[in-house]
Amino acid sequence: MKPSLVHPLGMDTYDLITRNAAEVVTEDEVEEMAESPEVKRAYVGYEPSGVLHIGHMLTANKLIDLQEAGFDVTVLLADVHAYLNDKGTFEEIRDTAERMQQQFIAYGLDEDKTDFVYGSTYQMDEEYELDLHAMQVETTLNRAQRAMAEIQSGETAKVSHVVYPLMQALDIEYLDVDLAVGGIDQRKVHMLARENLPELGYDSPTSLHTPILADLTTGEGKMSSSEGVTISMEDSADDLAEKVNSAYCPPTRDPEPDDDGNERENPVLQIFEYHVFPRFEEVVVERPDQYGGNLEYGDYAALADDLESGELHPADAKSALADYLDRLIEPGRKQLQS
RNA sequence: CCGCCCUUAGCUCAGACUGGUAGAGCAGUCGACUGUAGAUCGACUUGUCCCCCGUUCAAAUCGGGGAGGGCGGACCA
Repeated sequence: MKPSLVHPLGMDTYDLITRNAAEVVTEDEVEEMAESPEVKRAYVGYEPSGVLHIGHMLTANKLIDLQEAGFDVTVLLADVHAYLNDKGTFEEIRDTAERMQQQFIAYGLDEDKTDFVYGSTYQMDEEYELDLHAMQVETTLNRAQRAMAEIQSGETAKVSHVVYPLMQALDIEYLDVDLAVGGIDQRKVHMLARENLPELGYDSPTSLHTPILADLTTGEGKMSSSEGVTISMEDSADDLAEKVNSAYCPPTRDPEPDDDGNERENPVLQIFEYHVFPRFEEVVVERPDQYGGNLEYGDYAALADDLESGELHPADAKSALADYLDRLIEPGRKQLQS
């Protein structure tokens, strides 16, 4: 059965590890890790970008959960991957990687408990290169291209684009990772790792996938930093209020598809679920007496139910969301400014 | 190495044959309506027409050269 260790939030280790995860591969493997988390290592790889946005923060929240559960945590600053994805010169990428590391610390990752590793410190080693070639022998072009989440549809793949996911798979072995963490968009990479690493004589890794936040203004697809509106560490309170207010927010958890049949989510609820409630014991929605006065929620489900029933108006939910996002970001924002 | 196609608004593209310094859809911005957003109306904004040279009173448009991208062929010792 599950371990009896109880964490501050009253969850056992397995529940803490898997909370808010979209998927875990496999549950059995994670249950086994939950037995002895203090000797396990988890990692997320990030392509360096100048500003930490709410999507990065979502996986960072999971790293914080894992640290609390007892895991060691590695953050890969994937400078070589960024280079392969045509994000600039090594020098430029190194600069943004440094900034990103600072932003992660400002956001709340414990500097002492987190190993920040630059990909270039080991990905050029002969042993790594030879394993990479072995991986290339094992993998079809088609498979590698499908695993490359970053490649935009319609764009023609470069050789670097198909090498990219193979290196992601190999990183899991070279960073001595037990649990590979990423957004659900990284699923194909992790499945490729599970299938191909054993061919090289390595263990098949366990993976955990977080949900991907929907686009803030449409509720469709995923929120992107390159296009559309995203929330970042560098937003002011006014920015947050403005962005949240313009968000798509029908009074339901399951919005209807749009006229073209595209699925839609409620991004305001998603942010409450994945960012606010994991970090706050209680959420107070301030509301003018005219509309019934303040509301208090101890968990996400209660808030979502009220939005669904009409008890909580989306406009009030939004102003509360902007307020709590500001509380989450403010300490880091100050630290970055100083 | 050879051949064909493409390059015009943030995006997808029309306009080119029949030269007169540019258009549509989507996106975006702003209003109206909703106590949010969306939807729906209404209005508005946007351009080195890939670059250079030439012809012309006048070139996105015609001619020449170049660059970038895509596809195919050939070579297969």
